[in-house]
Amino acid sequence: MKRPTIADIARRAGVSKGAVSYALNGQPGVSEATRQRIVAIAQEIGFNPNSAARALSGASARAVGLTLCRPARILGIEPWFMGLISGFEAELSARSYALTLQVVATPELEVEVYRRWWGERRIDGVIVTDLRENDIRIPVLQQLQLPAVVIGGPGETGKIAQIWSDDAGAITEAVRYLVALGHRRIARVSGLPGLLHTQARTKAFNDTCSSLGLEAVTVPSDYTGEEGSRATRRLLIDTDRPTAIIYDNDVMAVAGLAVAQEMGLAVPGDLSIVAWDDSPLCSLVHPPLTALTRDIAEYGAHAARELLASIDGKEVGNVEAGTAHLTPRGSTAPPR
Amino acid sequence: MKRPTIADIARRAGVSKGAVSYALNGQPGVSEATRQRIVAIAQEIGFNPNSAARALSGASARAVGLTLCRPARILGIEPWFMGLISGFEAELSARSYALTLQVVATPELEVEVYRRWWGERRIDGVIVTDLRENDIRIPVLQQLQLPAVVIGGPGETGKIAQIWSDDAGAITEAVRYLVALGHRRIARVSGLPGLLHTQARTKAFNDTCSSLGLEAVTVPSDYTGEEGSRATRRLLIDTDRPTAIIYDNDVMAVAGLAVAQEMGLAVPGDLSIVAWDDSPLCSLVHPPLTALTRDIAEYGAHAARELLASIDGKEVGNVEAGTAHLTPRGSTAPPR
DNA sequence: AGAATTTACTGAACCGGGTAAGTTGTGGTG
DNA sequence: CACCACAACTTACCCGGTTCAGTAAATTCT
Repeated sequence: MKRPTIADIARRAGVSKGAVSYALNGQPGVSEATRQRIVAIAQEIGFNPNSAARALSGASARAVGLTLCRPARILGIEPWFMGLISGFEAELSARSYALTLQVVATPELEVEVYRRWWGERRIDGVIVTDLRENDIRIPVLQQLQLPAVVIGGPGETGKIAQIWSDDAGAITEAVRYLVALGHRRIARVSGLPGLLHTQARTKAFNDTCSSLGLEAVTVPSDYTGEEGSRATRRLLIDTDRPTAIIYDNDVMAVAGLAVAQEMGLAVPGDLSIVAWDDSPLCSLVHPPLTALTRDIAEYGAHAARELLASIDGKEVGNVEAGTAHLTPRGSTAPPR
Repeated sequence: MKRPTIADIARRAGVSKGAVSYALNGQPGVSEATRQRIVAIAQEIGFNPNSAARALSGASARAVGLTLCRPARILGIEPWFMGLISGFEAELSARSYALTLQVVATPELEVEVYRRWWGERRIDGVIVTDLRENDIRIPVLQQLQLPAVVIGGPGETGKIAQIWSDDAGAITEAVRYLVALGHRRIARVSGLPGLLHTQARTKAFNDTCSSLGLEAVTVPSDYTGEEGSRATRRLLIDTDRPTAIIYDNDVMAVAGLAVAQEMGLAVPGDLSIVAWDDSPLCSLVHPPLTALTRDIAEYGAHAARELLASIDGKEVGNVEAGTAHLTPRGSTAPPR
């Protein structure tokens, strides 16, 4: 079961290896007739260039890397990452780049993986998610000169490309909407406080609330359902409990809905709920959740495009993707 | 920013390339003193062997492939695949194998990807999910002699390793449990009917019901929330509606719960719900769902181990992983 | 002590593509 | 007709590891 090489094609076509290489890569140096003959033979015997050999002589491994740094139990139900991966894939497979994945436990291990992948020339670039304050990954990427695109800013990344969405605008829209409905006590259950986009959201939430003369209560959480439930309970046992809660992801919002139901509170009558990121999960539950919708797959595709441009040596700066917009559903209404 | 090679190490250590290779790979042929000197230098300059060069001369690409063939919108919220991926990773990264991922639209494209990956020597083996009747992927894998492990049987795969769980036993347990609670009209919303494990479950469900003198109603669905809702509505508008429904995955079960609530039926009072696969999703909703629990990550790790054994040339047969067991929660009770 | 074996290396071929440099052969031009 | 330009190749080396055959020195055996 020997897999065919260009030498096999060359022998059958009666030309040299070099000619075959030129022919298959669309390089000048062979006549059109010869090129077609060679291409036909390659087709016929099912030739695929050995990616290792290619990577060894050329430069590109035609693969990009993605590390997922969240506990395994949350990875499973967070629609976010899979949506992102689908988006990457759409762009990468169109340019026949492979996606190499690794699940890691800590940012330190993530850095190790980047070093190894780059050292092994396994990948041409990486997609970095969950940008943090003073993120330890950024200096390493700069030192290695490893092409990268960072999702989850904006933050300080030097020359490394970034892509982010205008979370501030979205959260302002959500707060204004709730206020228009008549809510005055609006709380928020946030994602991991160490992440930069969480901080951006918190700042925007605080600013919007104070400009409207409202108190801004944010309970930090970690995107998991358990923590989302806990945070919701803490908010709802308060005598002066909020009439609306904005959650930083859909999983926590669903968990919050269950807590409200368990406590005998009607949604949306006693409590309005807004989820950030509108996965099918939001429409699955009853009542369906009002959500801040954005096209996650398109976000991922955008990031992949930027990364490929950066790998091609093009200058890429900071790009803002589309803003999330409010999709009102059954979980929001004027407070009783 | 040139990445170091064994030639760099050889020069600094004053030995030949070959000696460095022996030293770093633990091969005999160098003295212990020299080996330690070489390893120290490699450490110091941060050497990583170029995986392309290694793959070119050796044989192994030290990577395995996984294709995901489900529509993007369902991939996002199905905890199943991410759980599986976490499991693979645990095993693969321990043996420093990379995981290469591709999202595809159809089994035909899946086959194309296998051919290309194998032709390019990008991977050493693949993990095949969602085994179907007369699966077109099996003959291709056999023809290519591409090491593989198949998840989702049992089915006819010749010499290709398989791993499956005893779905029949689990579904029997669920039906018996519901009958013991007093249910007599039990329905089931299944996954894609083309998949072999769906058929195995359907058969077991039918057998168990008929042995207990019950009518077995299975509505085929496709694992998505939308279809799960539709199937549930179809079942619940019946005058002789079931008092319990078993769903083939958690996403459809959650959707079914929402439909029941929307129709004013109390869960579990008017309708009991059992989900297959116990992701955190099941505990998130209210009431929390009774589920057929199995350790998906362990299932994935098991599959990865089998695949690596098969890549190492060991004979692997059909392996049965642990049976799912019933985890009773708030969504099941005696019918009113 | 001399032969046989073992140890610790070196040198070179090899994997399968990419590509710069060299070699034909053809046609056009002055 | 000599000369040049250019197309259409071939040749040969490169990438960075692995591995096998060969060699000199050290050790063991008789």
